[in-house]
Amino acid sequence: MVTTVDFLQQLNPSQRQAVEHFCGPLLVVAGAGSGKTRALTARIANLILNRRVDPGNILAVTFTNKAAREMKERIEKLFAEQEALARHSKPLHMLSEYEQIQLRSYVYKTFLKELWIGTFHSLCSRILRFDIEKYQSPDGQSWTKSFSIFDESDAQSLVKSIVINQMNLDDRKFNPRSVRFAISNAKNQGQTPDEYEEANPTFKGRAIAEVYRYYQRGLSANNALDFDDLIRVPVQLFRQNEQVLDYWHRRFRHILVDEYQDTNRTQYDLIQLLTTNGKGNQSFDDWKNRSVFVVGDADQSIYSFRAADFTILMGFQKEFGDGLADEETETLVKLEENYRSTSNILDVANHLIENNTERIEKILRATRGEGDAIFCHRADNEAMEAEYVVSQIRNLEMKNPELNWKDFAILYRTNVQSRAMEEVLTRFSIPYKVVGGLRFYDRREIKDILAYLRLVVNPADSVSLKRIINTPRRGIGKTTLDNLDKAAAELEVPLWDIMKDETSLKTLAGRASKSAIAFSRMVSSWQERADTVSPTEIVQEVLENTGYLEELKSKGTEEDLNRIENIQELYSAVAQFEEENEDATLNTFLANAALSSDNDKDNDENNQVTLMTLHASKGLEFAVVFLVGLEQGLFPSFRSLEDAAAIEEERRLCYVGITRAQDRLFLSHARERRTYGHMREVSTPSIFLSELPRDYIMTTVPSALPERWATTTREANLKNPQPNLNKPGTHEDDWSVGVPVNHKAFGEGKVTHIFGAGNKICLAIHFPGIGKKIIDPRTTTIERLG
DNA sequence: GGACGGTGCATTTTT
DNA sequence: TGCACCGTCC
Repeated sequence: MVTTVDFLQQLNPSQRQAVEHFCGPLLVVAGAGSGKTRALTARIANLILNRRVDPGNILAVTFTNKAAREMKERIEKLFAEQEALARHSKPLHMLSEYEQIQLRSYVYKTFLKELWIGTFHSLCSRILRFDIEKYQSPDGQSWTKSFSIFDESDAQSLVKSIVINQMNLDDRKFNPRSVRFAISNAKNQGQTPDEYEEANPTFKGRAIAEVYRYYQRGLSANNALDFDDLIRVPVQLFRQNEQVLDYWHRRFRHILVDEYQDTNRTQYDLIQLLTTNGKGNQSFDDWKNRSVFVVGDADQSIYSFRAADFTILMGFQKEFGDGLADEETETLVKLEENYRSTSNILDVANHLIENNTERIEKILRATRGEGDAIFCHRADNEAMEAEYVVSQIRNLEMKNPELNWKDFAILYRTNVQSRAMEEVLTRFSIPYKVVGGLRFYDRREIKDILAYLRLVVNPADSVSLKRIINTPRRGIGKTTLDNLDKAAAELEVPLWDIMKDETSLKTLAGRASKSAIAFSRMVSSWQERADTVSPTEIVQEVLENTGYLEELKSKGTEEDLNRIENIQELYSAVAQFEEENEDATLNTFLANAALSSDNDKDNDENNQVTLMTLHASKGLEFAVVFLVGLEQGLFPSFRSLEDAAAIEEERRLCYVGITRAQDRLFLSHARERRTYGHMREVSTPSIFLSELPRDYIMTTVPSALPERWATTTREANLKNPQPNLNKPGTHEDDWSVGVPVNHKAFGEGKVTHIFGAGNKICLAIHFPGIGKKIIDPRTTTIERLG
């Protein structure tokens, strides 16, 4: 293949610097709309085309399937374009359809297929399909290749049964959801049950640690992993088995991570192990033909409640990089040119985010003109707010021929807020879609069918077995199930081990034994043939032989017909999966299903106004954005009001919302809002509104935009550590790298890096024996020793 | 085993 | 307010 550098010439200097960086570590701080996906894809192309890197040596990690898919598509297109020029001296679109298809298929086979591009979870599940049988947990648990992946509801029901049945705890005090949340958090921080208990030596902490122990045993007994373990198990395996780690370390010579601010501790460990082969960052210096390239934006870190930790991004320079100041460093590139929004919108966003203390100094530079003014409206209540929004949408749509319904987005903090908007949109017959809600694979009928398939692949999966043992009804009631379950528990074997034995069934199942045996034989026959027969065939048999479809058809309500449609869609998904993957098995299909959240199959009607939460909007852009419900207690959420760090995260969320807008931005809030039915509360406008530059914003009513809150008001709202601007040692000039310090709890350490500038700084301090901490000198007292 | 009503709960949620 | 879940009753 003759290479051209065409795709490099479309990049700006910073993008180009990032893309052409070859070996060693690089942190790319990529602001909103700065072309980071372009940089990532161009970098992969550059590695392969100009640096002769084997595609099989590249690992690109994303957080969503959508991002992975997008990256693949863009790389395929980029390669096809290069190839078209090289082979035919013509741009791709000038070629005949046949030539284009030929080229794309060549590109797919030669490059795309070899590249590992995917989410942390899908990549880890692939690694585990190779190596999980080499792993043994510290407690001696092990898994086989046919492991099930438990989704959140499987995990929660396991926790629930432990809380109630095994530990006899009050499930109101130990609500399964929050217990599962605590366990998940512990796992993502790399804590074992013992370590969790040590860190939480209360009654509750001890109890949760015990649930955690049972929970891990439960997962193993089901030959199942939850989402957290999917990443944690490879990390532990790499730590306990040098050969396995060495293999993957050699294989992935160039690692790219997207949305690096969203990585959690375990995900970081994984990247760190793969990069350094377990040698540790400090002693690892063999960057020959090897790189770790991470892209992220600390200002868009909005998933800390999911254990994401953006201080990992802030620490990259110290951990992997040269740690030098911005002017001298060779391991940091900032993409600050924004191609998305008008300068008015960017100025407002920049102003807002300046109020955060924990960040890497960065400013979005506009490449577009000033644009329209930003509006702020105060409505009497949520219904009036919705009317304001919808009337603006109608107006703009009517007066601007270039604007379609799909160019509008309404963004809110919480899902319930969609209701008021939907009512008015419906009243005016404006087409809209609400993003979020029930995932395809979370629907009851889909989960039922998948449970059958899971049981076929993984007979130890008792959670799936219990789900479908009597669905559809076959007379195996609670009493029978209890008997079988008790026997299984007594013998410490999976429930299916009892179920598959007809003698046992006859003894234990009593009146239900006849249908239990029929059920057992049916499932056994699928299990026996699963390796030889195609997945679609098994699915077809499940649908027919269980009578599942039959039952829905006979009931025939509208809901049932809908379920039948969904099941048909599932069947198509299996068929499509088979076509697209030559090595398609039931097992790989199930992994794929568990790890995909696609509910965006609404391609029939696309010209619609989009309604979604701010979280869901990350990564998207719209010509016109409405940011609604800007009220103190709603946005920022009342749960964040007393915690400075949480307020900063909400502010980042607001920043994300503002930077979604390309041309026009509308802000709104309501004086009164009905919450949970009756309570009507007079609300204060959001603190974020008070932080915006007034000159940029037109108000529709006099009281729409609040005055900048006095520091005292702000302090009253933030009871926790308060930035104290008059405290000594809060200015960047007070510090320099290498200065020894003393901290009350951590002892003596050395400053290794200074983030930020002026009196808005954070210090990275290394404490021997403890590690690195990022500390804000305004909220924490640190004594300078040198 | 299913229909019914009472009770309690209720951010955000990439996988 | 709206729903998910549970226990009760037939």
